[in-house]
Amino acid sequence: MTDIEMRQEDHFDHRSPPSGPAGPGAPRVTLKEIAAHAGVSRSTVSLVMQESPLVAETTRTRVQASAQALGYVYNRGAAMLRSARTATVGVVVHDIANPFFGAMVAGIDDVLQAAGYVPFLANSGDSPARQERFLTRMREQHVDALLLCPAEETPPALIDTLATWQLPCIQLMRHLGETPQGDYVGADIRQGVHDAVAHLVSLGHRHITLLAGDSDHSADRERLDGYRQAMQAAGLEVESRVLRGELTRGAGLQRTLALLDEAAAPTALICHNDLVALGAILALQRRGLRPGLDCAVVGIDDIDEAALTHPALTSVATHPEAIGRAAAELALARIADPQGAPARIVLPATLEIRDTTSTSPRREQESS
Amino acid sequence: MTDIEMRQEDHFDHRSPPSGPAGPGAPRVTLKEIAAHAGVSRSTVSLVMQESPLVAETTRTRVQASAQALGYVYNRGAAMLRSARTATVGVVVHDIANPFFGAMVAGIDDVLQAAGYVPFLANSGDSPARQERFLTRMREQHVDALLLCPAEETPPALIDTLATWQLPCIQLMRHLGETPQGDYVGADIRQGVHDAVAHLVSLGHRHITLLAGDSDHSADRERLDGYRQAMQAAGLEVESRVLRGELTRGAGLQRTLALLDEAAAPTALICHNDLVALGAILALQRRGLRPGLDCAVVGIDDIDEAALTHPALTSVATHPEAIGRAAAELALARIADPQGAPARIVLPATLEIRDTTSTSPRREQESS
DNA sequence: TCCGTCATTTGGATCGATCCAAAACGTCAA
DNA sequence: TTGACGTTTTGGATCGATCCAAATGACGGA
Repeated sequence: MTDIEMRQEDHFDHRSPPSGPAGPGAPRVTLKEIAAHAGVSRSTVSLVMQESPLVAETTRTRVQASAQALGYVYNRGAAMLRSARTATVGVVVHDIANPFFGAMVAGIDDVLQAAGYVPFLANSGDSPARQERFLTRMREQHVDALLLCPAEETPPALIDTLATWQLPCIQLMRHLGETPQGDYVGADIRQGVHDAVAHLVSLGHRHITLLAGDSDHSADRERLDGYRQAMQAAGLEVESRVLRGELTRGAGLQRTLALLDEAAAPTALICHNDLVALGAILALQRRGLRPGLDCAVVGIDDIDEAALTHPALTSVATHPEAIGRAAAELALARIADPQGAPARIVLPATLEIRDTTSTSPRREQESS
Repeated sequence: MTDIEMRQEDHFDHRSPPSGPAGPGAPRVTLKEIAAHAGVSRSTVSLVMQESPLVAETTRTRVQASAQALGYVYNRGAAMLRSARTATVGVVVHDIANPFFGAMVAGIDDVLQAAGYVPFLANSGDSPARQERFLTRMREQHVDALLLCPAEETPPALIDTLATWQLPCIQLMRHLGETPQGDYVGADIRQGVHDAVAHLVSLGHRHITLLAGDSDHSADRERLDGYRQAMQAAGLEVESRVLRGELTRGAGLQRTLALLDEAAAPTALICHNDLVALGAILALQRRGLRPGLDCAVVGIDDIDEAALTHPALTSVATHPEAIGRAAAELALARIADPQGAPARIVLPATLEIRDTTSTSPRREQESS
């Protein structure tokens, strides 16, 4: 369905300048030159470049040969000026260094490349100002669609702004406003956290603390809802506890250290993401406690490292690559049909049980 | 020196459509409309957009007000068609999920943003084919310069190809060919590894294994050279040992496990990067060995996690952010003066000693 | 032979910002 | 008053690919 827009000269070779002229002041090769060389009109060459089915096979190969021979370089600027499409999709995430997003971007890349689109990646570093600059630039570049994992504190009106820009936007993992406005792809984290709590409760845990993010966006609320709901269902609401803070490994470490110093330390931790969970594990180890034995830890995302670390981390798997793929496919669909009804894709989040939730809590064991 | 190219409308607000028309079929606002609205010519408006010093202050503010009022969007395609510069720099790295590159990209972003340039980021995933696609696309986009951390197995002729493309290219961390051709920014890893070996030797280690990458690029050779040189200087050449393999945490884990099963296990490991080192630490822990006591471990890069992990990882600090900044600055200089002599910037790499090399090797202790 | 049909091909016209040479406007000294 | 000079402003011409309506060519049936 999606038309392939790869061009022949995408496959360049590494021989020195082609047969054509390519000196220091070489005039740029244009469609006109190719047309002359191949004995056709500019229009036909243009059609060949667009992989249009209108041109005859023999003409196509002849034109492609000429383009190759002259060392032609497609001029996106000129194309962009005339046509609405650019075969480019903007991707803005808030923390590219988090392996979760690395995997997600890989999934996005795969789908887009296969469809002849190219991702234009940017890292907002969770700064709304940076994010704005990138979005503006992407609009100037006429990207066909936007995949956005919004920075914290992004004003909810951003989605409306993008709508007036007529720029299709797919929100990933986080969404602005109470319910997702417009297209959204994410994981069912509420359910995942719910399952995690239920699992901990079934092991006998009662004091379960949630290490949440320090700002109030949708991804944070989902975790909180799942947590509260499950604690309530287990009749443990009064013992529930939420700690807010930064979402890095270092912050997770510090927060957990502080937590362990308190009188009523929890027997189990559910962490906003795996980075925080890995920080928590480090904190436990520094205090001479054994994760999974002295205190259970559950992460969220199930990044590769979760299964590798020692002890292996129980985590709610959010399947970043699948989310990236789904989002990219949705973007392509939205480009094809901008007026279609907004989609909200929520992939299941499954609890991967490993060593950090292997046994019942100590206190329970002692009392039994 | 470098002319600032930021435009006024970079700072948009989130109010609904500006006073101008912005319905579903809104005609795009162009310089012509702004000119009419402000009572000047297209040319003048163009000059304002370019922040040219030629226009009078009063005219400038009037034009900017009109642009704002009409909801103008700069059209990079049209600009690109006419002018040689695009205020865009391509950045291609081979593993964006590695925190080292996350930090490096942050440094690049800072410098470029400050100069009014925008990074166009791409992740080759160490695949030369992907890398080629991105480079081609960036040429089509007329990026002003390229910051390239080449994928493994990249044909060395690529640099010549880029030269014939007349595209300034700065190589980062890795370079193609024996000695860097063209501009290069990296860290003095040879010296860093040398220092690491010397440090281990001073602690009494004799069996020091290097966990290297599985392909033969410059960054790999530097490590090898530093290692060989230092081992030789210590008279330990016959005991030196190099193991090649993939450069991920998981691969580091597996390789170390295999290594520990062998008869003549080393007392110290030097790892190609921190990810491999962290994998090695996990392997030791799985075998019930204590990193730093039963076997020393040294990483390279000094990513944030190195200091946090338990036990804290000794690492050769390569200062990714500083490297990113230096490279971006060099790129700006190269854009300003394309004919300048190629620069080769090598920043010092310093050994950060932590817990994983805290004590003398066991065997030595036993024998003493 | 002529005409309709289908598959290809083709010349402008066009997109919107930039470049350039030249014009307009002051200002001031001769 | 004139002219020289410095500062601002301006009207085409232009970049190179795409769009569109119309032309061309080939073929088969009447």
